[in-house]
Amino acid sequence: MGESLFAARGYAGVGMREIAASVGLSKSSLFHHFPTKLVFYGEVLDRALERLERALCEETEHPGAPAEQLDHWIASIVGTLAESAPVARLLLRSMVDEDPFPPIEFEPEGRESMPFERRLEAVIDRFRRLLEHGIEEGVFRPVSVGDAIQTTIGAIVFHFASGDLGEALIGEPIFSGSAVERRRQEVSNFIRRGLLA
Amino acid sequence: MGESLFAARGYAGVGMREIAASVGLSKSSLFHHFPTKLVFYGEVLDRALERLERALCEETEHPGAPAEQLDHWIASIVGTLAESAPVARLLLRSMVDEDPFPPIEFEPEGRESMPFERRLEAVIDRFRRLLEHGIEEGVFRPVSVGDAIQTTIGAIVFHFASGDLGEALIGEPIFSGSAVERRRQEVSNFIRRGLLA
DNA sequence: GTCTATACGATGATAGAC
DNA sequence: GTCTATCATCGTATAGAC
Repeated sequence: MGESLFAARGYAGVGMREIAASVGLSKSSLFHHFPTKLVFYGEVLDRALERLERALCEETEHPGAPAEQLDHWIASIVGTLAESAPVARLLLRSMVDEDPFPPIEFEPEGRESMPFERRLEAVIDRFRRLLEHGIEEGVFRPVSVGDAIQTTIGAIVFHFASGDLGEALIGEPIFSGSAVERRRQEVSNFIRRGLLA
Repeated sequence: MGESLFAARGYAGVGMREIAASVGLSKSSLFHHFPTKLVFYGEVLDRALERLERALCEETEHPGAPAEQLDHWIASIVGTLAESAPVARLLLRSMVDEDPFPPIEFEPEGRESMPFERRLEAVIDRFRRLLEHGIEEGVFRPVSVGDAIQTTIGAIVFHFASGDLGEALIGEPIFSGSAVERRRQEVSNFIRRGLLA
């Protein structure tokens, strides 16, 4: 709900009217469920990130060598981003935009609503530990971990957020089965080569 | 003019009033110089991309082995993006946003106003030729060229557009001298390893 | 929960004085 | 070229009927 709209035009680019209309509701009805546009946006972001987090948990629970875990991790993210087109754009926006996150609320009830930024940090932290572990074991090069994470995020997320430009570049729809599978392989190769000692 | 504002909040997130005020003008005066907000935005994008294009031309004119050209290319882009903070965000937005480009105008006078998208295509096409040339020579792996370009763009541009998140990840300001130089090296290593046969 | 009606500031854009 | 109105429209948000 609202995902594809926010993904396409950003937070400020979509009005509550349009979002409501897109699901066959009245604007006022939307405000009955969400007190504020910012809160609503935060919930949309959170739901998208939650899917990614869940996929990551399933895939990375069973431990293994860092290089294999890395591959599982990449496959899991690529798979999740490929599942629904708006997610990558939404995620990229949330990382590039200046601020528009709802402030930490007072947890009106015992909601499990982890704020969006904390959720993102958690995902990234798990990846950081994977890299550090691999470097300690000597299987990964002693790269700058922060930079490696940035490179990985950029390489994976940007592609699925690049819309027409990306489609023009690779010569077929980004979300077609063949393009997704090739992307998984290419990214996996690239990052493994970049990291392995 | 308007670069940092658009970079921070996107096309729809900034009003002409605010832009005008930020340069000590009245909104109406802005509309005297630019017929439409979309045209103005296009001009802002174009100027940013023009700087990147110019830097790229200087750096890549003198030919050499593909691997060295690649390094020059990366250094040139990293240097340009590091020069002014808004550029990377602006560029990333232009690639992620849905549409907001001014339509091809009738070239009211003999202006050199290459439309933004064409300029971007030109830059990317030069990179594509570099990769294809390297693959033909056997110095690069036979990667999917489109995917390699996507990976490179994502790795380079996203980092300098990631603001607070990136700063938290690498533990120092993104645009500090040391962070920029390290980034250049890390990206260079990563991509060279990913591409070299 | 959903709606209509309304409030009111901000938006992009225009007209016209200087 | 710059300004001060002014315009219609859209923005978020609220009140209250059903």
